[in-house]
Amino acid sequence: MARATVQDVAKTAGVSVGTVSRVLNKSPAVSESSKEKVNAAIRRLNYRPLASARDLRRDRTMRILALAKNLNSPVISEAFRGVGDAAALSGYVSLIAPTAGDLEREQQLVDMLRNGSVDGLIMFSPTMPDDDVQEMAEQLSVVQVCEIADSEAAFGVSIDDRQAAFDITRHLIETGGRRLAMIGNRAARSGRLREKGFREAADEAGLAPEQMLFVEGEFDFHTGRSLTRKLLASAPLPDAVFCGSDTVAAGCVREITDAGLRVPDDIAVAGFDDSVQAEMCVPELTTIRQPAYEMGRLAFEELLARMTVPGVHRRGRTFLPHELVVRDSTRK
Amino acid sequence: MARATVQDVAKTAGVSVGTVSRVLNKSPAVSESSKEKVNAAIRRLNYRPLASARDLRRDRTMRILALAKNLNSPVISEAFRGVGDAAALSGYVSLIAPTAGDLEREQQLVDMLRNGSVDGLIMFSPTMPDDDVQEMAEQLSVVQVCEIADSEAAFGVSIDDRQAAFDITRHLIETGGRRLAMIGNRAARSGRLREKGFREAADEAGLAPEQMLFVEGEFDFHTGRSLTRKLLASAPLPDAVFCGSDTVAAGCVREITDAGLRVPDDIAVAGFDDSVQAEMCVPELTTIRQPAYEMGRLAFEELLARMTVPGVHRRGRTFLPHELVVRDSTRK
DNA sequence: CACACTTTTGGAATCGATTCCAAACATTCC
DNA sequence: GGAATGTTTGGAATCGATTCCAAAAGTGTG
Repeated sequence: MARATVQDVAKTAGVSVGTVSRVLNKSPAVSESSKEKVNAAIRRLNYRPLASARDLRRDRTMRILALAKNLNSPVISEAFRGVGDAAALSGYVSLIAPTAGDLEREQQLVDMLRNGSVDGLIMFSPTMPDDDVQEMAEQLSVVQVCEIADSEAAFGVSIDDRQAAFDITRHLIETGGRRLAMIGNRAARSGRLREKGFREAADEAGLAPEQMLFVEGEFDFHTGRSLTRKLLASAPLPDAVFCGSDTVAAGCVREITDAGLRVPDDIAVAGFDDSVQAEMCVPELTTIRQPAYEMGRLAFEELLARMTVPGVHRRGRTFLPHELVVRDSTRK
Repeated sequence: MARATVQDVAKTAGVSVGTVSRVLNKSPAVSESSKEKVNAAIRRLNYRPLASARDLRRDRTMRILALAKNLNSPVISEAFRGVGDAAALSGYVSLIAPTAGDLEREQQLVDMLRNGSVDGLIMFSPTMPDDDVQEMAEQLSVVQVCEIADSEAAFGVSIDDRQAAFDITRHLIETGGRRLAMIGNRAARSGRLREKGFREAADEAGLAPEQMLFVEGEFDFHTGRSLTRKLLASAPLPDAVFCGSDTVAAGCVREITDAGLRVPDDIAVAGFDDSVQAEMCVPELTTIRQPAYEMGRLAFEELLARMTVPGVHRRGRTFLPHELVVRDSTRK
């Protein structure tokens, strides 16, 4: 049994295709009686308008796509929830796809915007170079969230990563940190900004730059452990470590503990993101909370403006406030 | 500047639309010279075929959609990676959307299959009733993964949850567990199966059913803690707890430790999934490893068969082998 | 009952890419 | 040279829903 079309419905209901379409689109110019006939026919044939035909004619899909390196990150999945809720309110369906940091796959997904498979794009963690993102965002309906290039022209929604790193580093110093270390990730935009904030805070406190340790790698648990092992091999030992994510911080705490040292008494540790890992860790982690859901919501609003008012290419970034969450991993 | 169409490309290249289309689809019946002219025109106009027009004519989209309650679960995100890799090999783009356990949202997403927005659907954790899933899967290109109804007719790819729970419970008994408890989740299909395996193993070992504790709730860290608090209020205390997920198990271990008891000496704890949390936990968790990536790959293969050979509605489930991973949380 | 007006309807044109058919063109071989 | 064959091309028809225009049906008024 092949798919039913408007034509079939029209024939069964004894009206014209125009009338069927008007019923489908809730046009007011339809009499009660034909509305009923059409609805009956639709039910009888189990009819569903074909998306591609409708999209072609309407020149929009009411779908948006979000891209992220991976979907595991609690900040991203929470932000995407915000995107989804906001999108639903405006009648949009939101989908997401992981790029796995693969440029080719990312391109293929971005092509879905270019070829009209979706109306808009939200980028959480682009793999392509900053300039490409920037250029794309200038001519297409694209909004960046979380990971945004450190440039004047860049735009999107995020917290102020530099300031957040500055704040938490200062907290480490205020609680007695003198020999600071950071586990970062220069491959990520936000990672570079966090390193910047970290160095600025240390600088402001008059700590000697050559005394500071910095190691980097991916933001996962095992990386956190192995990079911490490196830190523990240096002498004198650091007394406070700022990690670029809670997961890394959990690895860091674990490695320190396994080495027979105590957190925070011997070494204080701070994370980033306030994910559930921060609470699972023993001791619980001091970290930075991002208003992820709200970031997602705002990102969709921005995207909606770009999609519906063509040519609206509002410049500028929206910074949302972060929050320093102090827990036992830095409380001596 | 409006979007360029095949017509525009044809005009610019000085050929017919037929030829342009043939170049786009790499038909061999095109001369070198027109191929070059067309490609030059495409570049000059920055032309991209419109997806909706193509999809309409071809009657397929080369896109599939996966649905899950949430994207955070490590098993789901790993399985989806398998889906994505397999899909890419066959030229399909795979997208995913969270339903948040909301029936209406799930319906809306399932409609994307019904209205031809995508060619196939992969369901990780359906919210709709089993019968609806079953009916849908019988007439549409749908494959279930991970969470599959416990019925003869059900089909899809997963591990044998009942057997896995049986195995890990027997391990708890073999390592000295006599007063068993389980933290489960009857709302999930796999949760019900795991409870079944748990009870069967206890039964086989001759443990008195009225001695066994069972509490249930969502599979998250805080639920794990509060449900464990309930268990610790009972007397005599359980000496082994099987948790339906690693995250819950982490909460369980934490609560036990905070109460001044030791894991595994006083109470052994086992998890499920072998997610990164199992290794983050102290002590590290005994758990069940699922071949999630492979499950995703196979699920796509199955879906592909359903999509391309219409009417192929292969019954039956594919069970993949699980693995008991023993770590310190049960090693006395 | 004729007129002006509004409401409702039918149906052709449209969106943009693909595909089929017939025609044009090129090549080979006797 | 011309028949026979193969290669390449143009262009109309097609996919299915929407929308516009003109026509038909309905309503109210004097």
